[in-house]
Amino acid sequence: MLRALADCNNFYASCERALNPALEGVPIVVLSNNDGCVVARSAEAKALGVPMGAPFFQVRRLCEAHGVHVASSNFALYGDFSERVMEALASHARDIEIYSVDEAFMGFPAMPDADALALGRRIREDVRARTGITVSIGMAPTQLLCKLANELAKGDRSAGGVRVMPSDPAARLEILRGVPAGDLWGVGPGMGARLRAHGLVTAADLAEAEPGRLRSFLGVVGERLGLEARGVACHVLREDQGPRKSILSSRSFGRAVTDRAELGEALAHHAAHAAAKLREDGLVAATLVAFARTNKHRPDLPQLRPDAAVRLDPPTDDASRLAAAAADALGRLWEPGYEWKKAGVCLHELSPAGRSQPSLPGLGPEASEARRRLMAAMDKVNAELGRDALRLASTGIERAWKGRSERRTDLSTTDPGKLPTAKAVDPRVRRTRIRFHE
DNA sequence: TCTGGGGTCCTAGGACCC
DNA sequence: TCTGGGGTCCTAGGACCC
Repeated sequence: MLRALADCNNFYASCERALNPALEGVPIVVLSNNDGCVVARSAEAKALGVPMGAPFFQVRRLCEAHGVHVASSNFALYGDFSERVMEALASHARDIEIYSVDEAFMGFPAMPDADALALGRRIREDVRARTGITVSIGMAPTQLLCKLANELAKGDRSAGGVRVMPSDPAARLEILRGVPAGDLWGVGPGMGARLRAHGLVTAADLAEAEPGRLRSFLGVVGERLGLEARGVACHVLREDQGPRKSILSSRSFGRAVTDRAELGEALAHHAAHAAAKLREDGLVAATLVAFARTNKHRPDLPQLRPDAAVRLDPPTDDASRLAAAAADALGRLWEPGYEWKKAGVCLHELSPAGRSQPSLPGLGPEASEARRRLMAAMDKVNAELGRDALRLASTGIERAWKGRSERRTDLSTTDPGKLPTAKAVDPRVRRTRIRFHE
């Protein structure tokens, strides 16, 4: 089987530009939540030396000096473009696994290298024609090698955006000799250090190592890494991602929070937000974990990272119950005298919401049904008027703890009327949950 | 002054069982 | 003095991804 990885170039920046053609040729930077860090850069911004992940305040002057267009991230917009790209890719592939908002693995029957290259180029041109987004494509027998081929395609202008790993193992090994093992997909700082300690420096060293030896000091993760590097596929292309296993809602505060009531409002907000995600996916949660964090960038201040878990019996998707659980957790994690910088709620032990849910504690069947209808009404109002248009009072009125997002594109997709809608007709695309990260 | 958010998978260790 | 062994399940935490 031949595999391919299609990866959108500078995805968030490309979306901003696709929506606003005046940005053609202009360097673009997209910021994370709270306008905190650089999470995407156009080619022009990269050329100016704006580093990925840099705190914005460190590169603000550089951006101002060169007329860089700076945008707050707009995930509704990127999700919309993502669906169009995935739809275009799916029309070419027998199997597709949407890996992230801007990447998908595809599966094809085995074919000669030259045919693979031609196929990759056709797909790339088609995606560009249909969406205005440019993708790079790497093709190989395993996903690890696809990832590598994709990076090589991005780094080589003469490749035309598509790179095929030779099907001849000896030729592949030659390429792997020029790649540091630490650069491979799945090798982070920890694993990289252990590989070096065992004398495995290049990707070729990894591919040639005995799988049993890799297993002895890197576990099954390392063993699979070595096999994938030598062309043995360990990763199955998974079309359907299955139900998710946890839901997290968290955010840094716009400023330090020292007030118990304010921290409580934030936790209630995250509980309600996570509850909305549960209902969107038709799930209920059996455990809620609330947490708070002090500012890790301020070692001069006292540090604390408390969390507290609450059992939900029966499991629920009700915003009020989850907010009450978060309030319960707050009572156990609260410590006075700290400056809180971030808080959130994580839901675990998710299961499908049954058609006949049990009555809520302390409520009869009729009252429980009324609560369910209330949640449905809340979801409907917020779908039409924007998130948080209707919300729990416990999430606060002033909400002074909220962060900022001042550079949002004018064509905000929080107003659904302003954005054209993508019509995903391929059921494989519609079934897939888009994970937002680039 | 200002430093992201949301996931998955694996491992180690303890509790418990027979 | 000697005082099993093997299995499962659960949880916390680490590593890694984008």
